[in-house]
Amino acid sequence: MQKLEDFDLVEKAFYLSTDVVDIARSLLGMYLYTSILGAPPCLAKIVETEAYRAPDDKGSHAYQNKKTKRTEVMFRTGGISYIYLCYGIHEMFNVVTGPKDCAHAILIRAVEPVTGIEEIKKRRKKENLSDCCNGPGKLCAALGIDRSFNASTLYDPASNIRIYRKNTPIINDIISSPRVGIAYAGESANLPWRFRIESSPFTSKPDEVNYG
DNA sequence: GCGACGATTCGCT
DNA sequence: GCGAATCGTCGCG
Repeated sequence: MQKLEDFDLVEKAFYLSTDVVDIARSLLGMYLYTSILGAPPCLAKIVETEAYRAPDDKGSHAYQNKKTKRTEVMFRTGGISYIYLCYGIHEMFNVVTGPKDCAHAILIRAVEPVTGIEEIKKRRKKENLSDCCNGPGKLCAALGIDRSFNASTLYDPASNIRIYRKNTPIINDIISSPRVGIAYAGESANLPWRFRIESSPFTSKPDEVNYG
């Protein structure tokens, strides 16, 4: 069992870069921590991310800086969560990055459970651990993340959702490829902004996408 | 108001 | 591989 003392809370400055693609890559190997009332805390290593870069990215909810009730949190200063409901069923967890009015976000697509394993299996009703967090909707269910945690501050030790890094840096084998499920995004669809730790058995489906 | 649809998942064929 | 589930959001009238 790993102890949280072996990790450092990722500082606010990390989220403020305007290079969302670079941050998406850097998040690989960092750790998502959730402490939900009434449940054991969970820690999980981030193994897959996708960058969404408004205003020019047609895949982004904030394409052309379209600001609505839902996307408003994307325009806030980086370092907070953007959580929305997809297909009326699944919650999606994003990390908002960049300075105020820079509507960049990073979708967390897969994580590898580290602690809170039993709670994760219980929430997912799955015994096979590698099928608990290998998708953006799955990991939210597994870690107890829902829209009530939208706009949570990820660098605040008092938040229910936080991001940590290990004290000792690690080298990851990273591959990039087109993002999943954005066929509607035209020429933005093939941008290689999906990042995975190639050797991880905990990344999501599909292995490849093809938008023609 | 109303209708179309989505940064997905699961179960069945 | 395919279709259903399921509802908030958004654009249009």
